[in-house]
Amino acid sequence: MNRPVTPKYMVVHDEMLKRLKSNHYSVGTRLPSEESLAGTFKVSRVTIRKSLEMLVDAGYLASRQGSGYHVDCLSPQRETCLASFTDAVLRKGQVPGARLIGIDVPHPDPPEDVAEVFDAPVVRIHRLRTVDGEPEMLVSTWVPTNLVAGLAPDAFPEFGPGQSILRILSDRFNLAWSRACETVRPCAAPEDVAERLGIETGAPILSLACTAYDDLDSPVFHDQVFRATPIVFNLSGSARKTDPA
Amino acid sequence: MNRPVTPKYMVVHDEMLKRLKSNHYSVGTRLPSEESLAGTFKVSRVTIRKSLEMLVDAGYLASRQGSGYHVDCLSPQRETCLASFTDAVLRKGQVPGARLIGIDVPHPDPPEDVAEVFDAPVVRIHRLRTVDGEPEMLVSTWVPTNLVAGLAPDAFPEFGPGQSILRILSDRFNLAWSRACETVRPCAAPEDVAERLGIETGAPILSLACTAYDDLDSPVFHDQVFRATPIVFNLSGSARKTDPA
DNA sequence: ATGATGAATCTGTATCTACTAATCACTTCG
DNA sequence: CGAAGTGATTAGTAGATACAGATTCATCAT
Repeated sequence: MNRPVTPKYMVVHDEMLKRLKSNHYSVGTRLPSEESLAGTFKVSRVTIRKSLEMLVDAGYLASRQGSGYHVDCLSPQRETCLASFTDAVLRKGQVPGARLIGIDVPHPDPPEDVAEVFDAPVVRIHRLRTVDGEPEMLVSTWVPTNLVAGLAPDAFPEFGPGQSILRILSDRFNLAWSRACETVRPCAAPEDVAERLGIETGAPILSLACTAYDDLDSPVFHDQVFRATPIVFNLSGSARKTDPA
Repeated sequence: MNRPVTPKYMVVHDEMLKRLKSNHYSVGTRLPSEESLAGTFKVSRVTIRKSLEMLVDAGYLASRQGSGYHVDCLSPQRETCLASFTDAVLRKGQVPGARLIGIDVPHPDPPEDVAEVFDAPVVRIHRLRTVDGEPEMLVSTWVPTNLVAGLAPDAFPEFGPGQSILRILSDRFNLAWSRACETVRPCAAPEDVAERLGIETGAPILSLACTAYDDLDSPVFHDQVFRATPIVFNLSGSARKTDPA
């Protein structure tokens, strides 16, 4: 009868994240102290710490001994396939778009590298992502057919926050991943890709392939992306001198 | 008089990491339980947990409730500029090399994007990294001259583990970074680069630029890399369904 | 005004404790 | 022999507590 109980630290984490995103605390300001938050959430300081540490790790907060927690960044930047393109564009103050090129349910003949990953029949969602209306990248998302029963074009709005494929897979189809492997390789733009991106055929572009797996190491989805524009990563590492692994 | 005291959890973390790397525990095996480790290290279970959680986050260990901690991977893969190329190649069972092309102390005329980053005069270390003797990538490392006093070519062995630039900067010059920003862009191989990499001029390749900063946000070093081969990332994320940020 | 002092505040580290929930190995019974 | 059940082991969550170390700020003396 009991649903899986959400741990308290997760409840606090989610609530704090919601507050951050809704500007309850704005960038640069100081958060209430751990003690104080412990009081308002009616949990121990240990629990509050765990929640805040998660937000620090994720890049939202920064903490300094003696000073407190400060809001660092509302949307920490991690421009991998698994970070939402939609969110990344929105936080630059630009308008993301997603033109649906086609959905194949199931796709009759997936390319070899996709077929290698999935045993089962797969669906392909083919979209052109835009920034301020300009084409930015061409994305093919492959998902096992049985994981996205009832998939239809109307699941893919061309505008608004709902266009994020990650959000769609997560909210609509309950898909969760725990591990992923992403490959970035250089390539010359094939004619059809170049045309869609509005660049010259043969121009150097990036080709990204990303496969995400669930807890049991079953592939959940595979993304294939062509883009001409650079990818930016922000890395934070322990400032320790040892272990350059 | 007191040196900064290393916290216990860090001592345990380092010791466990050393044991992992030296094959004291081998891949796939189970670690002693938290309780047991707490006993051997003479610390509380909470402290042990903190250390092990760090190793889990870093990708070395995996834990399952009721089952224990298992050794997952001896060198979690993160092929960014800030991960050691040397280590990455070594763990694939191949032989990394580093042919020193030149050192300019100081470099008379750094390109604009480098000059933008650093106020002070900079050194350039120009190297060709190889795998099993074959050229793999062309690297220019830029460091402020004052941070690497006494830099000489003999600091850069062409073979062996000491060739890692990260290790050299860290061990020899005590350089530490806490934050970095890396950009990956597609480009067509210029003639001189193509020649060194043994590919055709104009072939699509990857151009990486990476700047690392210290605690005070001062730039510590800047890497510029040309490579024709793909980059692979392994990403692990909370398998939660929410927050596709 | 300015600088030094010290108290208050706040995070960092560490321990002990208690209970829950998943897993595993062993025993028992059909 | 095999399956079900049971108890021991182990990580996960959560709390109370204590003290150390960094920061901030008000206060006081110069």
